[in-house]
Amino acid sequence: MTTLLEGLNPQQQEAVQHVDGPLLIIAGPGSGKTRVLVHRIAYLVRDLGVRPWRIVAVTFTNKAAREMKERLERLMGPQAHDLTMGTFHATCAMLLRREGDAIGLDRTFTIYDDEDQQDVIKQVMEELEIDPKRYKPQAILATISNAKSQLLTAEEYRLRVQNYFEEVVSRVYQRYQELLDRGNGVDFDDLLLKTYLLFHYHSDVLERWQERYLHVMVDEFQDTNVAQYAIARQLAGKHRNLCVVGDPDQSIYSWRNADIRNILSFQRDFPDAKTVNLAHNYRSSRTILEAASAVIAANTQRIPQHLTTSNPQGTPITVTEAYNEEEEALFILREVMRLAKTQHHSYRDCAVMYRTNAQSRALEEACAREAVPYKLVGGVKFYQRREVKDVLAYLRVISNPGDEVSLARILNVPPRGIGTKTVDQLTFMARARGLSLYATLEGLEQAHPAENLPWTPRSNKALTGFVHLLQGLRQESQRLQVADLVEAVVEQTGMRAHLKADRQDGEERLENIAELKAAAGEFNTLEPKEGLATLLERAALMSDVDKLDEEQQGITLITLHQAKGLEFPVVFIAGMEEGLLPHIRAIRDEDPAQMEEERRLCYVGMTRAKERLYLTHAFRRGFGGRGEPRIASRFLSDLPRQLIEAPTASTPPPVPRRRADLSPLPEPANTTSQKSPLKAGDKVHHPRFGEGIVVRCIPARDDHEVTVAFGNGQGVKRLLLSYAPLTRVQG
DNA sequence: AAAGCGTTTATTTTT
DNA sequence: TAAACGCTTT
Repeated sequence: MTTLLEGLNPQQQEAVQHVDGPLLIIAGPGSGKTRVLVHRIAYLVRDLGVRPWRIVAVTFTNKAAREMKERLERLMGPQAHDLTMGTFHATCAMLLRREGDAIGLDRTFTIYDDEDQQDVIKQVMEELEIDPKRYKPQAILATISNAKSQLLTAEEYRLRVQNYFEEVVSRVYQRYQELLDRGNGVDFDDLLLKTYLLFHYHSDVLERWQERYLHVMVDEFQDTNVAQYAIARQLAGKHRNLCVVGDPDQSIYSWRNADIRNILSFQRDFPDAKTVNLAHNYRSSRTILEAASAVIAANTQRIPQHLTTSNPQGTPITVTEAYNEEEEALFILREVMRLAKTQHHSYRDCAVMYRTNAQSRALEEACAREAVPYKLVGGVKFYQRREVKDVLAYLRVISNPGDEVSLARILNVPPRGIGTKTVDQLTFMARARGLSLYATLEGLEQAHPAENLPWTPRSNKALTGFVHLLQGLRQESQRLQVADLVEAVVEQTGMRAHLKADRQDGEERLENIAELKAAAGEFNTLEPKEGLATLLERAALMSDVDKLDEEQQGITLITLHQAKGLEFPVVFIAGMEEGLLPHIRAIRDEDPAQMEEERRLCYVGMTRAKERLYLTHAFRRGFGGRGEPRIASRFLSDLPRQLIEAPTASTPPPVPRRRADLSPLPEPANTTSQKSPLKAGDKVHHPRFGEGIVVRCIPARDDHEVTVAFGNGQGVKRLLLSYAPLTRVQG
């Protein structure tokens, strides 16, 4: 039997072997943190005889949990399945399904996503006659979410109201929670808050779970919020074996109420905690690590960390300016193709990271044009697509008829003649009778035909038809496998027919539904009821990174946030510009804390790279209307000069290839000097703007700025000669 | 009731 | 820019 300590450095070994009492592991990027966690668990089980079901490990994504389990399975066999492993949200969902009735939560509870929450908030605001223009539903929701993340219930929040806005929030929070509770629904924050409350008010339940979990581990601790840390403390309350792993420099989720102070709190709450510092990097080249360290070093609110590596120096970092986002994308793809051809890299080695999802578009389009396969992480999330959500809403109502958000969503989907007026009447009727919407609907069947109904007989027929539909489906859900239930929903509700009739994108939507059905198929082995519940939970808690498939060929397009925890041989960070990274918001708010988080985000991105790192920015970026001139990111100026490859012009198309690395000093002269500069009066052609006349051409930096008056109402544009695809035409 | 139109308005990151 | 909203028309 191989020892589990083999191949670990002294600090890593220390972390693995410290199993008695609290432990704080500060783990720099690429320091083998996952390895330590995996070996620590295996050590507990294999060498110390701890039963796997007595260990809980909380990860940041489901993917991380899955991968860790797979690695553990290799080390300790099938008993790895008995470990409790998942995100805080998934773990809490599990706890609440099992123990929820102690706090009045039925096990069929529905998990509301962001969109559902917004719906409820809007509904509440309408009811309370709060002007959504004056108080943005989003802002209110964010405030409620923040309160919940700090374990403040509606009642507790009410007592702390400081100003009028909070007063408004308080009222909305109160009613919002009433609606959720009544419909047996929970939002993301409730998964945490309610778990905390469950343990807080039911010591018998807490004691059972405290007793069970001998060891509690929390990964990505720097990105946990107050509620999550509180739950971890509750679970570890008996045996006090709480191990948290984190890196303050990689804390990038404060906007999601993550509280970096948790690390300080931990040291306060567990003064006897041992601290292990993992500062040796096994991932990145020396160049990449030095560059990243230089960027993060500019943060003032941090404890200086010195990271080391024994990796080779590697290749210099490439910093490139492109004319606009299209050419930025093109440059990246040309580079990817070049690496694939000449540097034994495959597409799946490469990732392009960016600050905002909107940036993926130019990249996607370029991939399509250049025929480079790609894997897009995020964007419009699969489970959030309208048609998918519609089917899911049916499934939710089938599983939990109290789910009024979903019920309201599907009442008239596909259109069946139940309009807003009828819905309003129905809601009113339900409230008057003190019944749920579903119960009210069911009541219509027995209604005497002579009874005075507030709508037309036609509407009534539509409503009773709808109830019958739901009743039928609920019946069938008892015996159908989940995938077949999806099929039944799509068929019987008329969604299929409706989508088929849609010539615009009906086909694509049907494909999405087919994909949902395939996803449901995974749970066909379960009991119908169980399978349905599992599918719904998966749909609510599945993130996009979770689906990222390393094996699949293609480059990865991903936001910097989602890239946390991943690594790639080749990384491009696109949009290294003021206003994007750092984001405009951090600049505008003049909040140093926000700016430091932007810098950490940049650091996280850079440290994902193993061998090659490219930082690109555009001279202009099409953001609303025409492209605005852009300034290179301040983070670029923190890069040590000697780590950057001397800039060469990249002018696609045609692409003047970087000279081979034979000559150590690329000539300072760039392509521009080879082109004969244009002069005023020349007729030129631009692939997008068409024909134009050069107004002037002046040297700018080591380039030429050409001013061209284009025809066709395109106007006068200033272009950089080395980037703009201008061709001279005779005339 | 539903589709179509024009206007507005806000632009991050996501379990 | 494009999405989302609110208004009008059919």
